[in-house]
Amino acid sequence: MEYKIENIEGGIRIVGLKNFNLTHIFECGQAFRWEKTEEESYIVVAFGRVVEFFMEGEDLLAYNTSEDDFRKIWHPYFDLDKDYDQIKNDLRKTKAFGLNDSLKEAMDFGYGIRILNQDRFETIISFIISANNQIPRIKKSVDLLAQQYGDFIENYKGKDYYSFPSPGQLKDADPLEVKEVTRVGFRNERIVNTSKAIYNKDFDLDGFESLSDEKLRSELIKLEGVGPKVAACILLFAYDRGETFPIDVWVKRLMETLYIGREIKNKEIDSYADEIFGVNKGYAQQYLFYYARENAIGK
DNA sequence: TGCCAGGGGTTCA
DNA sequence: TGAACCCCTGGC
Repeated sequence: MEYKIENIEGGIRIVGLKNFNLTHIFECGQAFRWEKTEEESYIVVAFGRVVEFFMEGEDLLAYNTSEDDFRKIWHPYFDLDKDYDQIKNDLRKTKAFGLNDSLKEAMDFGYGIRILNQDRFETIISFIISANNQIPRIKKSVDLLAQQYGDFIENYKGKDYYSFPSPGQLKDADPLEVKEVTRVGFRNERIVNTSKAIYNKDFDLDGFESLSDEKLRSELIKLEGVGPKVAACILLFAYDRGETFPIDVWVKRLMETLYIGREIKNKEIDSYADEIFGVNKGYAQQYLFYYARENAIGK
């Protein structure tokens, strides 16, 4: 995507972004290390950086960062190389679009969603924490994990920020301490054991990048605490696998309510999603998930 | 005030 | 296939 960057006091202004909205991006459930500071304004911690973003009309304002960092780190993070007009156009040609207006409404509602390219290890651990959990608590645990085991980044606006720990920083952590400090409960052993497996390259974070979706998925599932749903989220949010369709309770309900009309097993939902959304089903999932949650559809 | 359900699933029988 | 699982907030 073509855009221009202008310097402003304390930061930069990015002009010319399309299909981009901070609220849609951060409140569609894909990331956990952000805090909303005011309307259309978020402090985000990722890749060892702390940045404050604002929307001002169509422009994105970014503080505590530079043009260099934006192009190097935030450009890929926000998936700015991808053409979301194209994705939306392709989705408009799918079978789902002919069935009813749900996908159209969802795409209009969350028009500025982008699927982030997040740090792989952080995504794996964060989604292990997400199992049978609630978003505010997941965010809290991830923050505490960084505070306890990560590196200090900086103090920004009176608050200390820490990077997400590396596999090496977590592999020898005492599970009991992890539990007591970060409030992750029964997920503590999963976090430590998976960190060990990744540190040992039983799961090779970058080395497995070239694997097919299915092969990568089966390697992910071997990790303790990673089942079908968590694996799908990791594929979609950290490995840029847009054909992946994570099915959680919300997606199950919305698929049953909006498309199928009866209760159905997850495996059937997956093949049905394939049929009606095609190769962009991961994007369809994000639009629908955000739409369904914000409007309590199927609840 | 206190009790209880339930949550972006996974694991273990 | 089904129960159990830390923790904690919201509803009664």
